[in-house]
Amino acid sequence: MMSTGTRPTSDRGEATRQRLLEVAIQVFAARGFDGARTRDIAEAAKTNLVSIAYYFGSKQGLYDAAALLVAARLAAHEGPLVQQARTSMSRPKITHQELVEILCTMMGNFLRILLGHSLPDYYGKFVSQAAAGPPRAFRLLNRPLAPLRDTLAEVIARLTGESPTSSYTRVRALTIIGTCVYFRRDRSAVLHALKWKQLGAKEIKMIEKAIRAGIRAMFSR
Amino acid sequence: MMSTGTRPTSDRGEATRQRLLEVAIQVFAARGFDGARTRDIAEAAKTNLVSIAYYFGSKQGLYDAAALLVAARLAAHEGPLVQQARTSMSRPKITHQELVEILCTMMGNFLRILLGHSLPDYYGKFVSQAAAGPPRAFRLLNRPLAPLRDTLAEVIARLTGESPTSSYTRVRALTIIGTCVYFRRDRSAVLHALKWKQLGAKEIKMIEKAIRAGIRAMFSR
DNA sequence: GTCTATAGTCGGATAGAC
DNA sequence: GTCTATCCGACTATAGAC
Repeated sequence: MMSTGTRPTSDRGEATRQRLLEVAIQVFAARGFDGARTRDIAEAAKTNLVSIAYYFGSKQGLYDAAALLVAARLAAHEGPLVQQARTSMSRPKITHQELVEILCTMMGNFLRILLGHSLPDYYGKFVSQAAAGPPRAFRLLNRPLAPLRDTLAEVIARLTGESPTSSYTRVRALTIIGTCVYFRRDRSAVLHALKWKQLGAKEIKMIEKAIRAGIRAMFSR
Repeated sequence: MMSTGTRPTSDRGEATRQRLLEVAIQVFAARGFDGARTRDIAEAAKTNLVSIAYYFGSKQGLYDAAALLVAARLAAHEGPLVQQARTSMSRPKITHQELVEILCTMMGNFLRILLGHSLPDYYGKFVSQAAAGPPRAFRLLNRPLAPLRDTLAEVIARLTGESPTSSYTRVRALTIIGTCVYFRRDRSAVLHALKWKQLGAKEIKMIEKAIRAGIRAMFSR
């Protein structure tokens, strides 16, 4: 009562908006843009069909808002990890071996974000769906990866003595990122190939071990 | 004329069927199952809407047939590459370093199949779309990868002395495959990150160089 | 701000002529 | 075997009551 502010949006309306967004992420993740039905989204969000048009203008508007939210949350998870690595590597008098360990730690953390339960399972699906579709949303969702890529390239550059902006340095960075991303994207193929039932803590540990071994082999001297 | 055989299908019918399949692969690749319109497929195949139902029963039937065809063609491309590696590694008195080179060659060839122009561009898209959707078609499309995975695991096992069926050996194999697959799947992200306009021969060479360097570092002693 | 009812569109499947 | 015409269900978006 007494909502005398300039903001017309009530708390209840905002709550509905949030519920729609959360459900939309899940439904778009599961079925893609075309496969998703606004009726299902509205129903699962315990609201009615029209509120989607009301709050987001259209189905496309809802999708864009959902993609923005996913990108923001991914960035929020990767930020600290990248920050930690940058802090570590800016220490004076750092040894070659310590740099290698910084790299291992950063990618280990990244892998655990990708495969663990710190983010709901459907975030990965959402990104995969976006990657399969038109480049539009994909660009948006890939932005959070840029700081990780850049930091990775900088560490590699310091390890190899090459420029952090050289193509080869950046390709090597992508090589490492690609391995991590693959285990998330093709999770079901991985499970099938290894006859695993799930990617639990034990399985993630083993994947991390393999990736760390690869990084150490490449850069230790 | 004089088609007295038991097969009722005329050559012209067979040609229509083939055109539908080829177009279907492209349209499903570009828009996914739900996004693809049977009207568009029929039109692009220069036939009419009903022929889809006539030849494949339904839209789903057409999709399944297309997925089978894609899987078969992928297998046809990977077969020789795997066969070559198996022949090489079965030579008596093979050195450690030679095994490493067999591994490098096999994955280099695999990468060129993935990124080069031996297969049309939309095959990769088709697989990505299948990977994003329900597991059904994806299983089918991943079958061609099994011989590559197994062979890779065998070579690694001989290099490390571990069992070719141990989980860790297979995870290491997936690590290498994952890197190659990533550059195909996230091609647009890769191009963007490297400010490349395309994946031409020069760019593929550089990616191959990075992957070979990784393999050599991991297994050379 | 929220809802019901409905308009308008589209796409897959089918009947039946040739 | 191939095609035209059409049906029917499903979906998004909008109009307008409360």
